[in-house]
Amino acid sequence: MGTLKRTKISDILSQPVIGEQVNIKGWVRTFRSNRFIAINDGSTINNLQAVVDFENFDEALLRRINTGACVSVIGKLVESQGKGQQVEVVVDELDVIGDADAEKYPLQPKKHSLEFLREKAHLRVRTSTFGAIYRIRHAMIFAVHKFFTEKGFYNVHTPIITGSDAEGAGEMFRVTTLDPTNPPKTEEGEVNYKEDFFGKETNLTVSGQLEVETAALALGEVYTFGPTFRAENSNTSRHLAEFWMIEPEMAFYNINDNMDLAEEFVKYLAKYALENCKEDLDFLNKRGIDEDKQKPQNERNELSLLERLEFVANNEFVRITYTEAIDILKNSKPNKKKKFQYLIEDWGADLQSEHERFLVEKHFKKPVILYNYPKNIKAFYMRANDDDKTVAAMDVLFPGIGEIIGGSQREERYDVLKARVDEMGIPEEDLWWYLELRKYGSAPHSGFGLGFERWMQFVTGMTNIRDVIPFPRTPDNAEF
RNA sequence: UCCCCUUUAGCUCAGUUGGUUAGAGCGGCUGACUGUUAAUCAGUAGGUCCUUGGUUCGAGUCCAAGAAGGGGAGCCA
Repeated sequence: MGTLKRTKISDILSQPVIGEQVNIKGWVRTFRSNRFIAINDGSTINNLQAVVDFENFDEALLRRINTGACVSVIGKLVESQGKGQQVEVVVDELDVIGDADAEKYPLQPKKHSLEFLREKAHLRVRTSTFGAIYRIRHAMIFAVHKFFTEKGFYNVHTPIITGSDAEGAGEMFRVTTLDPTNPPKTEEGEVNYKEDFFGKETNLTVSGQLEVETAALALGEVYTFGPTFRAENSNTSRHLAEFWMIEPEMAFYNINDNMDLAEEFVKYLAKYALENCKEDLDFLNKRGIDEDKQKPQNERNELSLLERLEFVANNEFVRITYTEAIDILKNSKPNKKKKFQYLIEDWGADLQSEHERFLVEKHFKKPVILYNYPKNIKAFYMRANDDDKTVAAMDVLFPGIGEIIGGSQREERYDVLKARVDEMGIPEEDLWWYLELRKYGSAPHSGFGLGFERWMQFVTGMTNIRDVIPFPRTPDNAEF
């Protein structure tokens, strides 16, 4: 093997130097006609074709060029005589770095079902679809930090292990070092968490919001971007037990400023993807169109993936209050014809998926921000409006995904928040520090949470959230 | 957690009213092929029909329970 330094395929394809001697290393996608090796190294969705003259190579070596094998080739970059690619490498040296037994390697040069690939999560990243998803995921992570950095926000790491049970966003995973078969007991016979690692009950976080509020009331504009855990027994295409959430929190923002930021943020991400992930998005766009062709007319997307991204990047979101939404829904055809499973009758009802979908997908046909919800269906920390019936909450609803962002202006008035905490029976000893923020130099502030994987669903067009995170954690599944 | 659907070769699927030896395409293997693009052509191997129990002379097919996967709902991001 020569000593030539390895070049990434993306570099070769973006600035090809015809006649140059190159070394590429990657994984074999197919070996056609005993002559053409399609190699992918993950740097781009595109393969580089290596051309071998089989008379110059040992037959035993060529037999090891199987789909999935890792190879290194050295050769001259030339213009391709074939139609499918601009350039290719005429191979002088060929090495198999890692064999892949063709009889056992599960990925074949053909379309596999997403369900099958989920069971092969350690290998699915070697497919075009998942390679594209991983690369876009990285681009979106970067764009999140870029957006907030450009706006002067500070990233804050909030704790993953939390001692507060009051976040109120769902069931939590317990964190303990106690022996589950023989835990220490109190005199009353209950598990004695005073003897646990932290000297109290602890859980994995369900939200960094409460902690990040402390930073907002000092640094001004901050955000968290971290793992989040929900022990809900949710079995849907848009829920994970472990997911990543982006939670900006801003001092001196009211609910309108908050909605402005949320809209600007997702538009920025959509634009960033369109500008920086073109090849991967083109592939997923085509994939989506092919998928749609398999579906009945009424289940097809009206817009392609790229059109949906363009649409979000370039169109104003609709903003209506909960009350206005109820009026629209009450007078809607499906409500009058009793097509909704849950009919809208009175103000105050929580909106169901079917209602959100109607507003987003049928009535407005664009992203919708609903705000000013009834206070009794929302969390304790949301700021009470003057009408005494609603709170300054807002949800951003997206077609096909539903709620992608949930946020609110926070209650900054100590007395009002204290009364609300008491009213809802939340143990104050867990929240003393959160209440103290309102005692000392309190300020109006707002924030929201964006489910990163839900956003990834929108950007990639993947309909199951388990396909936009490398190793999904869901009820009854923590493989890998 | 609830409702619905699915489970047959490595993968994607077909399998008639319950009937004798369970099929196809792709993939694998063997061979051919020096401009292929999920290469192509010829040949070939490959099955706990998800599991358990039941009905029946006879079950891939019917019934019951369970498991796994998918879709929808709730909860939410």
